[in-house]
Amino acid sequence: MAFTMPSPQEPQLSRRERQILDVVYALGQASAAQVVAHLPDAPSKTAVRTFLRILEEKGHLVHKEDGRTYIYRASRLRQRAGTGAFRRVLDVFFGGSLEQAVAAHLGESAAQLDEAQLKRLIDLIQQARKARKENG
Amino acid sequence: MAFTMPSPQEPQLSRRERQILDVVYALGQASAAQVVAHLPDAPSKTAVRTFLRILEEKGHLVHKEDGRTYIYRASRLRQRAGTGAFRRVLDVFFGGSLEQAVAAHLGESAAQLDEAQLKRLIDLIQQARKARKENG
DNA sequence: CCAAATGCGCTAAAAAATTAACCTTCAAGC
DNA sequence: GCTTGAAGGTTAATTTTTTAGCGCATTTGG
Repeated sequence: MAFTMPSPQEPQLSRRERQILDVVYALGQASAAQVVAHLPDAPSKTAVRTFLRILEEKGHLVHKEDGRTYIYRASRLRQRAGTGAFRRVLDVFFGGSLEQAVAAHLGESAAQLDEAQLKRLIDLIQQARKARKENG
Repeated sequence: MAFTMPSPQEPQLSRRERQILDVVYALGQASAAQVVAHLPDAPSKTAVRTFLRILEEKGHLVHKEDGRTYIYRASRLRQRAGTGAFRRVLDVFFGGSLEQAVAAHLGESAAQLDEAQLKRLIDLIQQARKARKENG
C-alpha cells in the first residue's frame, strides 16, 4: 500500500478553513450568514467573512453578488473534490477498499437505505461490471 | 438536509494532528520514525513524537513499547472512525447519498476494481437488501 | 567500564491561525 | 435627506499550533 498521506498539492487547509469550505460544499452555495447558521461553534460573522475571503484568495471559492451580499460557491467541481475526499477515506481507514467501506457503512444502523436505493446501487455496480468486461 | 457540520464531540484536531493520526490509522500502527517516513512534509522526529504524545493524551492513540521505541495505534476502532469519516464525506460532498458517491468513484479511472471485487460488492448489497426485507 | 547512539519528555520560542474591533459604504424607512 | 442597519474590507491583537533544542536514560560495542 504505497499511499502518500496528505496529498502534496491538495488543500492543506486549517481547521476553520476546512470547516467553512465544507459547509459551502454541503450547501452548494452560501452567504456568510448561512455559513454561520450551519456552524455549531461559529465565530463572529466578521470572522467568517474573513475566512470566506481567504478561501477565495486561495482559489477554493468564488463569489457572486446578490444585491449587497456575497454568495460563495466552490470553484472546483464539487464532485471532483468529493471523489478525492472519498478516496482518502478509503485509503486511510479501509486500506483502499471500497468494499470494506461499504460493508461498514451498510452495517451502521444510521445508514438506512431503502429498497429503491439498494436496487439502484446494485444496478450501478452491475453497469460498471458490464462496462469492464466490454472494454477489458 | 439537516446536517450538523463538524460534529461537536468529534476530534476537532489541528492540521498536523489530523495528518499524523491518519498515518497511524492507515498503517494500523506505527512508531515515530515510521510516521516520519510516511509524511511528505515531515518535521523533525522530535516534533512528531510530540504530536504522538499529544494524540495519546487526547485519547486518540495508545502505545505499547517494542524495546525502547513506542509503537502507537489508534485507540478507537479503526472501522468506527472510518464509518464516521465516510459518512462525513457523503454528507459534505454527495448530499448524504452513498449511491452518488459510489457512482463518482467508479467513474474515476484511478479506481480500477476487478471482476471479483465488483462481484463481492454486489453480493454485499444484495445481502443488505435481503436482510432489509426480512426485518422490515 | 566508558563513549556513542538512540529514544523519550519537557519546555519555550517561532509561526500560523483565529478572532473581532473599527471603518467605509449603501439602501431602506422615516 | 437623515439615520439606521447590514454588508464588506483592513488590520492588529490574541490564541493555538508547530517546531526543536536540550537533558536524561538506556542500550550497544569498543
